[in-house]
Amino acid sequence: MGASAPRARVTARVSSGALKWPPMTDTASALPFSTSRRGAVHRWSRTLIPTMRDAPADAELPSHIFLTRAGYIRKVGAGVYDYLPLAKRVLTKIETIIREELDAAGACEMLVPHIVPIELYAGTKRDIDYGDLLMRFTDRHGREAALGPTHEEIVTEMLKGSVNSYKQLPLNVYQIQTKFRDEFRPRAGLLRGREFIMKDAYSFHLTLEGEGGLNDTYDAMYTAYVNTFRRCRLDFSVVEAEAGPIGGSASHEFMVNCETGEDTIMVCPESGYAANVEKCEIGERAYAFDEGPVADLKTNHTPAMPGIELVAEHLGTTPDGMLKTIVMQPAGEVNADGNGGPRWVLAVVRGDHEVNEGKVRDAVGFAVEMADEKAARDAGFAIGYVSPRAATMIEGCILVIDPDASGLRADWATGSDKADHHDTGFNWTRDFAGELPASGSAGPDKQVQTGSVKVADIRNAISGDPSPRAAGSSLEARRGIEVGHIFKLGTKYSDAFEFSVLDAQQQRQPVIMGCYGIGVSRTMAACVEMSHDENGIIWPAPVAPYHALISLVKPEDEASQQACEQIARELSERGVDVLVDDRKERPGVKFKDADLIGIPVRVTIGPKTLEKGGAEVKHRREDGFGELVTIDDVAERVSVRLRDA
RNA sequence: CGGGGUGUAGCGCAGCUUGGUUAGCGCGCUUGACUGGGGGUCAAGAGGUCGGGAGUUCGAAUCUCCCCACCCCGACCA
Repeated sequence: MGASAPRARVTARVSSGALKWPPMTDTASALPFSTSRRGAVHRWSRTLIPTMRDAPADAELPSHIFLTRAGYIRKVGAGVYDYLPLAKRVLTKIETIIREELDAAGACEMLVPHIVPIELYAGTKRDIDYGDLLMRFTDRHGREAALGPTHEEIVTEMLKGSVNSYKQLPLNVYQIQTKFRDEFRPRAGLLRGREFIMKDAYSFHLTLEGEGGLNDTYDAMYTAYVNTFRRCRLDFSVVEAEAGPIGGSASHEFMVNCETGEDTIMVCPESGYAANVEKCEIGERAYAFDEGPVADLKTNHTPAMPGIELVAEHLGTTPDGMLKTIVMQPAGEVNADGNGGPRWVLAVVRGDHEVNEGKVRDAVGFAVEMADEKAARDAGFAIGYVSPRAATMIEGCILVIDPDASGLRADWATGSDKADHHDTGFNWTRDFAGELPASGSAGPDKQVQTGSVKVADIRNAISGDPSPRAAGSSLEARRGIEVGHIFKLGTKYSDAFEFSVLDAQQQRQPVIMGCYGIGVSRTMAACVEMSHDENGIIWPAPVAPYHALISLVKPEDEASQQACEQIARELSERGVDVLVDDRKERPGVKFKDADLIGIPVRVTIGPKTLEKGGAEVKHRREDGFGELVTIDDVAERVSVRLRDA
């Protein structure tokens, strides 16, 4: 603002009543910086908190319902929300915690554009990997671009232009900004939006190990994340995870332990091992192929039955009595068609289990993907009705069997390798023409092979599976909300962008990268999921929009105003953020709203409390009136209550 | 992307089957009065392109067609 600009009025005149606002201390300092943080003091009547008695019909989860009802967020479109003043304050607090922890871990903040020219994806093919999830647009000149879902490309490109010596490494940069993903199905309010606030960090290294290596920074970031989520008072688990479409080698997810979460994680209560379902290993399981037949092989007509449930019912069995045979093929460039390599991979699991592509890849030693349906049909597979026998009838097949789908059961129901038919009474020993391995057991690091038949762990873990880390212990499934994810990326992006530096021996070395994300808006929602009751939100103090709420039962009462002003000033000086409910509403309305918006400590001032000698102080979790405290002692009392909030 | 569903006031809904006064109800909002510690009472008000377009009809929120938006389940997914 220029010197000639009219001076803004600091104190707006209050329409009635004589509250001076904001309460000024005599140190209205001229310093351009603050020596100690003074808490904000805001009036409810002068901010925007549109509370609602009813939640919108589409809100189902507590975080969605309460954030909407309490006036934090408002829906603009599918998966797109306004952040109103209360929400913005929470987001800022979460961001501040993140900044403090990341800065302490040696990262530095920057900002890159939301708009990513599509050519930047040329090297990494992420425009294809991300597919429709990428929010694309074309500008007036016909140039294609995307709104960034993350910014590996643009950051790598930026660093490439400014870093060319090993002496400039390691480097760890981060930003906090809005990200975009065109979700097929946004849902659950802030938990899965198409536009969301995310902190993303990228680190660059010459080496993996040693000082300044990726592992060092990865560990520092791991610690920073633990600190961050602890400071948000979240109950969370750190789980091992697959790197996913972002590519790379190792990663951990930070999952808030919450039943309403969308993600399933597997934990071993004995060893503490935790992993997401896709990544989770399963302990050793027995398999066998020596059970003799107990029933005749019979072919049944099963037309027009989508889903294994229906087929099982029709055959008089259940999904766990069926074999599911999935036809896969070598993925991408690994496709060995034409040079004698395997052309198909048949993965066999029990009907109630799910094939895990990553595990199949590990079992056969090359990447696989679902077979192209047309090509598979042309090769002779009766897609939808395939049995393990197809492996012996069609050229170039590798058969991989999950232990639970082995001959532990003497008669299986399975496809008949012809359309609209399923067999019952299938017995591995009698009905499979190929050679089968001897009985034994297979675990995560162990697979058994005979010719082109393997037995290996190739399915997603489920609750009750043996733990891979503690013999005799079982895995348990829990739900979680993913709020953080850290990856060791390796050289995927630096290779693609030819980002390399000269090392001390004047050798050109590709830069090794890590990347680290935190869902900021999702973290806010996770806090609400974790901490609420039937009346509304209960914020943990470190992320609460205000620490204390002063409810004026009778706002026009002068004595109440004076007490409020004193308390607000003293709290502010202590660094406590204060919201004063100065609305001319009935007490019942104010208390209901107070519970809804969830400020941790409430101070109630009214003629009656003053008559009794002070104000009432209570924590959001407590019912009723709270403790009576003299006005002079309120600030201290509130501070104490906040300390353990 | 498959299946199902919904669009009527800021929010929650009724009306549509069987077309026909001025499109209703609750909450919220405005004004006034009485009230005054857990969404109070009474009175008077404001607020609507009935998602959009086309059609049928003397007449459409209502029937037909097309489009759009949104939601749920599934599949997918940091």
